[in-house]
Amino acid sequence: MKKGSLATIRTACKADKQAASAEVECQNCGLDPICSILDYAEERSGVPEGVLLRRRPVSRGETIFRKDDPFHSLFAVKAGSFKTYIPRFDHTDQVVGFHLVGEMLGSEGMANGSYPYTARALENSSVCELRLEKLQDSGKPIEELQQGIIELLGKEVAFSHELIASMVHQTSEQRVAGFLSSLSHRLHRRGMPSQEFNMGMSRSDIGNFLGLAGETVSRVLTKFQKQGLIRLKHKRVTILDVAAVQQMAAGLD
Amino acid sequence: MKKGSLATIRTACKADKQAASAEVECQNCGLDPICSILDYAEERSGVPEGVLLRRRPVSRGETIFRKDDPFHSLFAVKAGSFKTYIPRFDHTDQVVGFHLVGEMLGSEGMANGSYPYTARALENSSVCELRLEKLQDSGKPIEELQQGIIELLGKEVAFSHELIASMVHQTSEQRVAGFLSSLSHRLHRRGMPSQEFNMGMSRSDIGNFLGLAGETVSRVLTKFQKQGLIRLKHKRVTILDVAAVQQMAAGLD
DNA sequence: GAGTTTTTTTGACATAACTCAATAAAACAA
DNA sequence: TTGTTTTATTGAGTTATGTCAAAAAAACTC
Repeated sequence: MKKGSLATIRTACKADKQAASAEVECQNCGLDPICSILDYAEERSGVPEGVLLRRRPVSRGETIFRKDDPFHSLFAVKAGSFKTYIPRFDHTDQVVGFHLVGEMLGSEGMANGSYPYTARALENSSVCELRLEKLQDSGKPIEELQQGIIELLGKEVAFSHELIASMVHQTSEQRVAGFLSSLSHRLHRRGMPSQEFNMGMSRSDIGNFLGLAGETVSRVLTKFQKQGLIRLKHKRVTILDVAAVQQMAAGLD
Repeated sequence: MKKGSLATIRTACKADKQAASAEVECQNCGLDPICSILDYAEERSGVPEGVLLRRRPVSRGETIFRKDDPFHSLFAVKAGSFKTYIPRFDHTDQVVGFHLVGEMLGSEGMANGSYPYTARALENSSVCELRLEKLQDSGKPIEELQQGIIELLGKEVAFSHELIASMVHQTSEQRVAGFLSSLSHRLHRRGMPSQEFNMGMSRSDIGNFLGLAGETVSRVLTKFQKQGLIRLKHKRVTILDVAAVQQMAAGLD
């Protein structure tokens, strides 16, 4: 895989003192397929280095885009984590997802031309920003890039369907077990520690996302701990019995 | 908008005696943006007419593709309706969606290379099939088509997120009201009657989709009828108070 | 580090929705 | 049509999860 002018950016920022946790390696990042294409595209499009792809830290509580902002960039979480949510008229936000290290953010904005939700850092984090509007301005053939985006979106759709499918029918225990499994699996995929990790989000964020009361999430986690499935220390979780948690998520318990 | 060699196909089959209900007009069909591109592409790619796009009737109960079949085509529902579901090991299918007249089917298969669910006709229906593999074989530049697909997928993602957002927190009444609203809205968008229409799916299909027991769906529908919001006759619904149903779906009741 | 604010845990109680079951109505087949 | 099968309705009783509230623990702030 050819690496072009972005190589410097892609390896910079190794140790950002503000970032709460370790960074994901580029080769483990969900945006890497697109980055690689961009490396190539940038090299020959004459766009100045760093315009298409930019690294930057994001402090806890900061937003990188808000619902209805015009679409301009794709983001990848390099360190830390984000929640995405839809603010509602009655001030009860609806959490629609969590984005961990190595995961993309903002792809849904491409279709409508504006972001369909707000993205807020759950802890001190850092992101890569891909300014796609600039790329399109450059007028270069972007077929390969489009194919990459199609695949990303397709995966997103498949994931959403699975989420709906499972969510709607599962008990609170299955949902929480599934949530833990999902976090663990996603961290593992990005080469991060996946048995013991930090849950940056609050109990009520989790509950909001899973369609449960925060109190219920708390109760279920406590129960899991009593059953010896997990160990809890504040926001830090250790999954003691991975198989059991997965089984429970699948409804096989 | 230029119309090419497919024009004959696109206007054929006006009256299919097997189809249960009226056909959607091409200009109201969700696939039309892509069809238009194909009209153009087919004309100059030398692919024989009818290879990329094919009309055909589908009888009630028939499937047009099954979970894990290799992806080959996008479909559009021209008449009738379909349900999509994921068969599960314990034979309890999970309904993931309903596809009405004018709506696309199968786009999620593009990313992984195989369909992530089974699609089955709820009534005697007809579909347009777009054989995308053929198009890719033809080796022609497909940038425009890709852009169209990106937009379709993006909309799908946005829709899924909304669905998750709403579904997880709503009461049974809100969900059923939302379901009715959604059917009505989608039919309207395709230029079909949207105040009185047929619900091809069973109560338990609806329940399965909404995460409710079929009995609950039945009870809620009965209640809505008693409140004068709708009139029910078997599978045929008349929405008497559109505003009230929408309000209830939004949780404003 | 002390004080303030936010988050989490835990308990008691209320209730929406599920399950099981029986009847009624439609749909289908001969 | 008649009989058979599937689907829908309705009732009774159970339970999982929500709500409200209070105490405990963490997380910030100065």
